[in-house]
Amino acid sequence: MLDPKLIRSDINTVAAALTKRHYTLDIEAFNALENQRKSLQIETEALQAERNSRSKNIGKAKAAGEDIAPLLAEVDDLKSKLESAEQQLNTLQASLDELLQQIPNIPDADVPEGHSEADNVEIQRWGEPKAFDFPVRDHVDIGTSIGQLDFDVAAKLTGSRFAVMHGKIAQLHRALIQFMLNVHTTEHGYQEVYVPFIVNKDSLFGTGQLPKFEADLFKLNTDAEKSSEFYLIPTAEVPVTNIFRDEIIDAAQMPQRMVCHSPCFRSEAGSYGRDTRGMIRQHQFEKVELVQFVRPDESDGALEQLRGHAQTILEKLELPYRTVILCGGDLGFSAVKTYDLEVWLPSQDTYREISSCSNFRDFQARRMKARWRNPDTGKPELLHTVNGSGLAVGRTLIAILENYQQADGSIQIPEILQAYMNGCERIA
RNA sequence: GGAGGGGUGGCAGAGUGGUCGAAUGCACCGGUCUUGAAAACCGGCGUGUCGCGAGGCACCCAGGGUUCGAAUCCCUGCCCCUCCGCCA
Repeated sequence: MLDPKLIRSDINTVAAALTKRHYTLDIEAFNALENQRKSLQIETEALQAERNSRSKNIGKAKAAGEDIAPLLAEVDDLKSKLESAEQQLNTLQASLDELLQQIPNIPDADVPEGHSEADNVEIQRWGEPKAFDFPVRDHVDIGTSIGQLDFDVAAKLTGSRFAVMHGKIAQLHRALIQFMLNVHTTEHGYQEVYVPFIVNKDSLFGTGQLPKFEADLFKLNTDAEKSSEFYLIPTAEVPVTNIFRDEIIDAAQMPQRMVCHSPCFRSEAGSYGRDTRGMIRQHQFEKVELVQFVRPDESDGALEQLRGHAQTILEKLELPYRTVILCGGDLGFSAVKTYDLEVWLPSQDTYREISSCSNFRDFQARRMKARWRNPDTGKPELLHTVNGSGLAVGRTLIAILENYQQADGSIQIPEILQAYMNGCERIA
């Protein structure tokens, strides 16, 4: 959520900044609601003050043994006036909040102009795609031909967009998770954390998935009598970031860096027909997520640092990749700036997203009321959140299968992973 | 699943209809004293919101209700604790 004060005081600048993501802020609607809010709030609070002081007087009179009947008569019509004012204010506040919650974050100055993925700007490239002297196969062919990847059985068990892995490929998948967690905890200063994979609405609101993106989530059929509604997490970002919802962190505890491995569940409602083959786009996948809670003046630097941490994984695995900065039109709702890391996939002859690293500044923190105590002011202030995948495990697996495929149909294991595979050098 | 007991400021813990945004203790911050520290003493010390300001308003788990007035009474939900049962 953006700062309501900023919108009130400088709505034109905010609206102009949002045009970079092709979002049109309804200035008229906002101002109309805001003006009503202001006068109604002043009126309501005046009535409340009146009620409070009269009630106090009644209390005093009663204590003094006086007759309070005349005082009660005086206060009679105040009550109904106040009730209607409060009700109007509540309704108005609710629509104002709704409007406010729908406004996306303001893109950073670094974010390039553009409408779609095609307008993202490449800023870096690492590694040289291997030249193959045999026909390149995709991960589906590679994995199924050795009987260790199975989409048909997965479809039987559940449905489309799921996978079953067997033997060495399943082990490789697990090895990747261990490897990533180890690197981030021992070399990059992250604290490992384990969290629930089912969250409530408040958590999803905090990170910005709700109310706008409910269609992308799996909602659990919970007891209709209960008011609680549960969802499967679309990313560990949700539970991990919400650890500090409604909390005030001591300055000495900053920055907080957490790494979390979790499954992710996405209904991918808007993507039918895209990447239907293989495990590029699944309803369930594993991810190692990096989350940082930092001082406001440190979030820009933290994003660069975190992106480096994710890149390190690709480099250690010797997978060629490039880094792009998302253009305004491709930027996610809550982010001010996002880098995507894209790994080389030989079968597609292109780079595909394997990590997304974003700075949210105080946008999520405001929704979550996640604060830190600024020692300079002594006051609680919103902190900044930064996160990114480090990395998406399923897609990393695909990248290894494809980039390390051999002419004989086997797959070489990247050197650094061999220790995590009991010394195994090759999958066949 | 059954039976009880609870959710109050950073923590502990009073408060059961009025002058309570909330006693007290601890912690914390500032000061006095001290060569320095500790102790003692003095002062300060929740959050949000509206307002140029004085100040107002809201918040005692959450949402409703009763009342002139609710931390306090009623209803619903959530969460925690204890005991029994079941269980990886």
